[in-house]
Amino acid sequence: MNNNFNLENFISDFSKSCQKMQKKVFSKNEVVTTYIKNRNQLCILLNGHADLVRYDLNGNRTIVEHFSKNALFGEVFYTITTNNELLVEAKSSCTVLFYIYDDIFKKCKSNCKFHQTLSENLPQLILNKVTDLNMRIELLTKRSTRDKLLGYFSLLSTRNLSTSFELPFSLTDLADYLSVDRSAMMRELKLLKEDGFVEKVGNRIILLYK
Amino acid sequence: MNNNFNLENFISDFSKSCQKMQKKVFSKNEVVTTYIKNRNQLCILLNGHADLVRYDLNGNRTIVEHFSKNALFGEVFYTITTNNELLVEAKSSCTVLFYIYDDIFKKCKSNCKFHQTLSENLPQLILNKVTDLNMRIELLTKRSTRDKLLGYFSLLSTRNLSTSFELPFSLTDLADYLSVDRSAMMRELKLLKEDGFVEKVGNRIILLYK
DNA sequence: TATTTTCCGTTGCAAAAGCAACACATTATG
DNA sequence: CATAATGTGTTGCTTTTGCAACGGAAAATA
Repeated sequence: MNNNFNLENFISDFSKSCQKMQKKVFSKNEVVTTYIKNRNQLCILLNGHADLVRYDLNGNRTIVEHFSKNALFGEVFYTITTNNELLVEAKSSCTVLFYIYDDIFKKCKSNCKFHQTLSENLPQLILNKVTDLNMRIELLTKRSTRDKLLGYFSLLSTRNLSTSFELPFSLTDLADYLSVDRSAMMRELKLLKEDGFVEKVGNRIILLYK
Repeated sequence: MNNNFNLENFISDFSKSCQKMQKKVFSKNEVVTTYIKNRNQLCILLNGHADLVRYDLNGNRTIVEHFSKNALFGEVFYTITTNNELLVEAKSSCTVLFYIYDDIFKKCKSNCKFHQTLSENLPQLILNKVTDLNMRIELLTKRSTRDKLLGYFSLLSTRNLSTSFELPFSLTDLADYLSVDRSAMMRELKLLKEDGFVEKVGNRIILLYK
C-alpha cells in the first residue's frame, strides 16, 4: 500500500493509459448498473451524483449508499448475499467508468499502469469503504428518528468542518437513507427546529448546539 | 490474493512461527480490548464467543458484531470515527491472539511466514468483513421488528443450510443486535409463533415458511 | 412561459415500538 | 446445595412512528 496514493490524480490519469475501461454518460434517473452475482465490476463516478438503492418486497426503497465525484462502487465492494435487487440510479447527469476484472487484486495481462496502481491501492480503498459502512451502521442502530437525524447532521458537520452544510439529499431521499417514514421524519425535523437544535435555510442545515 | 487460502489452517499454524503475537485467555464478561484511535491492532479469536459492543449516551447498548471461532477483529477493520466507546466483551471464556502492526499490508522485518501470508490475504479478509457489514446494514434498514427477526432468521438459516438452527445470542442480546427494545421484540416473536412463521424449542429456531 | 412532475410541509388517525414493572425459570457462584 | 445473578416471558400504558391524504412550492420539461 502506498500511503501517498492520491485517488483524484489516479482517476484523472488512468483513462488514457487503460484500454479495458469503458466510459459512459447517464442522464438523471437512468439506471447506471445493477449488481449481479458473480460478475466482477468496478465503477468510478467521474462526476455527478448517484445512489445505490434497494427495493424490498413491501415496496420500501432504501438508499444504501450515496455516491458523489470519485466514488468507487460495484460488486468489488458488495458481495451479493441478498435476493433484493440492487440498482445504482443517477441522481443527476453523470459520467461513470466501468471495468470488468478477472482478479481485482492482480494487474491485467497488458500490464498497464492503471491496473498496477489499482491492485496496489485497492486494499486501502476497500478499507475506506469499511469505514463508511461502519458509520452507516452506527447511524442505523440509533433508536429514534431524532437521533438518526442528529447523528447524520453531526457526521456532515464533521465532514465539512463546519456547523453549517448542504444536505446532499432531498428530504424524501434522506428518509430513505435513514430508513424512516418521510412524514415522520419531517415531523421530527420540525420539532428539532422548534427545540432550537437546528435551523434550515433552503437546503442548508445549521447546527445550533455545541 | 490466494484463492486457496484456508483461514483455519493459517490460524492454527502461525502462532508457532511468529514471535510478535500475544496470546491471552479471558473469562466470561471480561473486556478483551477497547478500540483506540491510531493504535493498530489485529485480533483473532481462537475459541469462545465475544461481542463488539457500543454504549451510547442514552445508555442503550448495541452489539455491533458477534464473534465466534476464528473471527478477526480490531482496529484494522474499524477506523474509529465515533466518540462512543467500543469494547469487545467475552461472552464465554475465550482465547485471543493480539498483534500490533506498523503497516498491516507489509510483512514484518523478521520476515516470518505468518506476516507474509497475512499481508497477502488481508485484502480478501477485509472483503469478507465488507460482506458482513453489508448484510448487517440490510438487516438494520428493515422497517419493522418483525422483518428484522425474519431477516436475521433467514440469514442464519442460509448460513446453517437448514431451516432449523441455534441462536448464537441470548434473546436479550439479540434485541441489542437488532437494535430494538427487548420486550417489544419478545412480543413480536410471540406473534411470529402464533402466526405460524416460526417455532422455538430451547435455543433453537425452526422456520415454518418456505 | 405554461404545464406537468416532483418535493415540501402538514395533519388525523392507526399501528408499532418503547418503557417500566413483575413473576418465574435458568444459570452461575460462593 | 443455597443463593445470587441473569435471562425469559408477559402486560398496561405511553410515546413514537407509519400511513394516507392533501395543498402549495419548487423544479423540470415541453
